[in-house]
Amino acid sequence: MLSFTEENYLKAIYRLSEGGVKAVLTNEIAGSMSTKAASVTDMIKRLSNKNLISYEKYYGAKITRQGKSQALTVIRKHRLWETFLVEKLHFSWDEVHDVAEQLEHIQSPLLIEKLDEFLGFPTADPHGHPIPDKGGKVQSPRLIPLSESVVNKKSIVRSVKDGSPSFLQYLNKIGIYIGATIVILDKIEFDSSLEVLIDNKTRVSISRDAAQNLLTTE
Amino acid sequence: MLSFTEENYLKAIYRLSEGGVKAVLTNEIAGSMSTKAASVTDMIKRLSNKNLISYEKYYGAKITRQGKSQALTVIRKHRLWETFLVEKLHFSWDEVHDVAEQLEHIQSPLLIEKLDEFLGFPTADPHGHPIPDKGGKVQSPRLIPLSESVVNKKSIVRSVKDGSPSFLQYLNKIGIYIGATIVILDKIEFDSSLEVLIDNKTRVSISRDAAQNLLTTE
DNA sequence: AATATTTTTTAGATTAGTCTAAACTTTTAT
DNA sequence: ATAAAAGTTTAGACTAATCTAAAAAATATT
Repeated sequence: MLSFTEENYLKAIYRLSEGGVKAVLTNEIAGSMSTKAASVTDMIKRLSNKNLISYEKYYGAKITRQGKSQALTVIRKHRLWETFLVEKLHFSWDEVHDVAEQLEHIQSPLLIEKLDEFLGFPTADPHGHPIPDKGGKVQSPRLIPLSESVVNKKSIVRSVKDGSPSFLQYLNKIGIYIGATIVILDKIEFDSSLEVLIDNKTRVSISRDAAQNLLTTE
Repeated sequence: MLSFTEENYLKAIYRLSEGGVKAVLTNEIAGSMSTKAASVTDMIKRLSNKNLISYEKYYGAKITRQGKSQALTVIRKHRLWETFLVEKLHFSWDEVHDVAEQLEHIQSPLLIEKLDEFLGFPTADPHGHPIPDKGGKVQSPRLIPLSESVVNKKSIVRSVKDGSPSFLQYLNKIGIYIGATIVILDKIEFDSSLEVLIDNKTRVSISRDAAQNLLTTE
């Protein structure tokens, strides 16, 4: 069984390695977790001893099959809890993260099964991120950044790339949410900003940065 | 802010002191928490430095006003979570404790307010124990052990004194639950066991120990 | 290619929480 | 009232997780 901290490191490594594909450097982990490189070195040795990552000095950490499975379990729990917080307790989109960050470490397989059932076996969390199933399988439709869509094509917002509170609050304010329908009315060449229509009602302008952060399907 | 462990000690001390009334000895705490006396001494020094208990060598620990308030917050959280697990996730009565033991340490006042609301502001958990309100006030009706009731009087089960899983499983098996109506048909003098009728339907025999453990109102 | 810079690791210290074993109080029993 | 027993505290050691400062390795620069 993993400690709170071990789970957090594993999750960070999984994220940074883009699903376990590439190796992750010590400083990347330290940066993403607000710790120091020395602490990271200690921890990756521990995780390596438990066969959750493979580690070669000065090279970085690569997650193993076992490590990946553990990381996905934590991510599954995080996303189920976020769904619960938003759908049942009516948290707003940008309030859930810190609480889910704690809840994800509760150890009880039964609890997660029952929660999953209570929520109706959701496949995506309120940010649109897919929820891995019990076996760790992630179902992921092809997501297209809004910035890569074309004028007059209908897109449905499925997810955000960077879910920082400030971005989520901004989306809230202009009326964009997961599931919203967006049509690009015009592309402004000057600054790559977009004029869009939300849900066939509201017309707003969106910066290039924001458009790259909004992931959509057709 | 208290650590996980500090919260657990505080809760144990609150329990053992019967709500903060009497002082609690080192070994009592050690016994109830499955740790060693030396560890307890260390911890009560820490809690004493934080003014959560007052401590005199060889005398024991007495909880302070502040300590009581913190302990009640943890108990409130524990009982709200137990209620959630049973009523919403359909955990059985005897499965909830270990999970609630973890959930009670989640730090988020907003979460607890929203959970409280989601559950409809319950005043007692599934074991019948009262849930302290936000301000730490505990509302407690006078509870009478079934063993002290008389023949032919109707009693309603409100709570159990000792909620050990084996006792709860036993109650489940014979059909007793919080809210059940019980009428004593006969008191057997020989062993102080009781012949009772549950919900005007089932007739069972209950030992003296069990009857002392069942707390009721009229 | 040699040097400077950046990154990573090691060494050593710190804090929370735990333990065992020994020392010290308090209580109980003779 | 004194010795034995029980309970409590101290001393010292251990693990997990963290840090700073220094050493070592890898990368970049001239």
